Amino acid sequence: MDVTASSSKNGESARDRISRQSLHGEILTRLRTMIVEGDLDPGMRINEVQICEQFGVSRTPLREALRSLASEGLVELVPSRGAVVREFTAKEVRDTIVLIRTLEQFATVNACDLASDADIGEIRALHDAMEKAYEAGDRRHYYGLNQDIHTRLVALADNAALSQVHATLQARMKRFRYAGHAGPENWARAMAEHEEMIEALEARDPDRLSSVIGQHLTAAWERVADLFAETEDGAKETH
Amino acid sequence: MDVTASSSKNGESARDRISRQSLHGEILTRLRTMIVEGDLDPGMRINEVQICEQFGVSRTPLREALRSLASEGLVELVPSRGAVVREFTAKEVRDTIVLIRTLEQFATVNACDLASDADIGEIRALHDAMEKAYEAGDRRHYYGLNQDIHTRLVALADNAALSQVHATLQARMKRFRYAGHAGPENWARAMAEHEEMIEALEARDPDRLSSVIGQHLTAAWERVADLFAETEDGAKETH
DNA sequence: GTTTTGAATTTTGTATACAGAATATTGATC
DNA sequence: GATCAATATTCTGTATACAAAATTCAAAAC
Repeated sequence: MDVTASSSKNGESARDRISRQSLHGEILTRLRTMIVEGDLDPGMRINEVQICEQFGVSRTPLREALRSLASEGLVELVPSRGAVVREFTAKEVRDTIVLIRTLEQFATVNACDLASDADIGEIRALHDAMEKAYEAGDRRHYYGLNQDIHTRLVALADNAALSQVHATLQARMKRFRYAGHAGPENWARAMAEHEEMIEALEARDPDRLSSVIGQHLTAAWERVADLFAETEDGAKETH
Repeated sequence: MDVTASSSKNGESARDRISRQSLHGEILTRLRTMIVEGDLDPGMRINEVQICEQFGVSRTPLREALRSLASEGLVELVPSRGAVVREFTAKEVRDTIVLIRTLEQFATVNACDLASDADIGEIRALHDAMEKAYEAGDRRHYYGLNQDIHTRLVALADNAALSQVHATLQARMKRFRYAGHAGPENWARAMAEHEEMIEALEARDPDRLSSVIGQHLTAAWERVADLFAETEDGAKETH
């Protein structure tokens, strides 16, 4: 989501100047990452002063960031009780993934039409890098590239509102989908689906691409659904 | 979007207690309305102290509300220059309406499946009320009911993420779509399209409903596109 | 032993204060 | 008269202060 980083080697200060967000923006990015990557557990109350000390800032910009996160659907604001890391029910996760599926399928129509060969080449490069990460067993790197590919695919549709909504929903689901590639066979299947995706894109076949994405995200939900079932069992276990 | 108001006559204080949001929430609602209804012109800088005095609050909750509005895409935050009422290009409006169309068409599938007769009856009642408003020439009332109908239709799909995204996008477009019913013939056409929509819903025919919604929102864009063309001419005129 | 009540503590919600950046204004120079 | 520079003012960004609500903890009542 952050596209400010450039590849310039020197000019450190100049680049910093440009990318230097307001404190509020900086906190927003960091908190979002913490929630989305699972550093903060769902249902956990966010203690403002604690986070403030951790970040070395005052409560004002932190609270502003929390409001933004609430609008993004990553935290819930309970009156007089502050911010709570949002919990998602299985249904909410399913509904959100289905919505993401719809958005990506919508994107395919324009994407196949508008994408330049260079655009597709870049996505193919990401895909090949992802395959390498897969073979190396580097899940974190794999998953980062995986999200990038979906984001880039949607970006090809050249619809800013679509991209923004997609990014927000994808952030909400990041935690789950990461866990959704848990078992080796799940991971292998997801990889195979991606291979098909990239081929359909290279063929500029929107119907096929849409169909593959449909399968990919339906399967994604199934993988996550297993996870929810397991979690419930686990919860019972700990009683 | 605000569903807290009830129709109780007495018990004023109790109801107020319940619906009493935080200042931040109150300001957010009021500012959103002001932007969405066109009281604040796009491109206009929002002077914090001025709004604070107008609302009788301090800058802290106002700034929190502005952050939320930025996440909703209604204002833009320019570093060191504060909040600006967001301007939309013709392309952004078109892309957003097309996205809304996609979301509503997606909703129809589950809506026709899940909706109870009572649900559909309620929407029919809204539609009839809207027709009365149309015949009475009450554009504001008509338009409020119009939005309600679309919101309720999407709600029938029983997908919270979908409803939230749809509401956000609809809010962004409210100003334009209101203006989009300008001429009598535009208004009549929009009304006719809605009549077809409600019939397709009552027939629980998702394909027909989807098709009608597609036409309705494509036409909506065309009406708004005319508006953009006019505005451009008008801008030239005033030079 | 459990429940309840009430003070002590923590935490949130809002207002205010202050520093730095942006904008407006005034005066000087060409 | 126009343009530029320097100062004054305004406005934003952040920190801090204070009040009210919630939570905790302990003691008392059952």
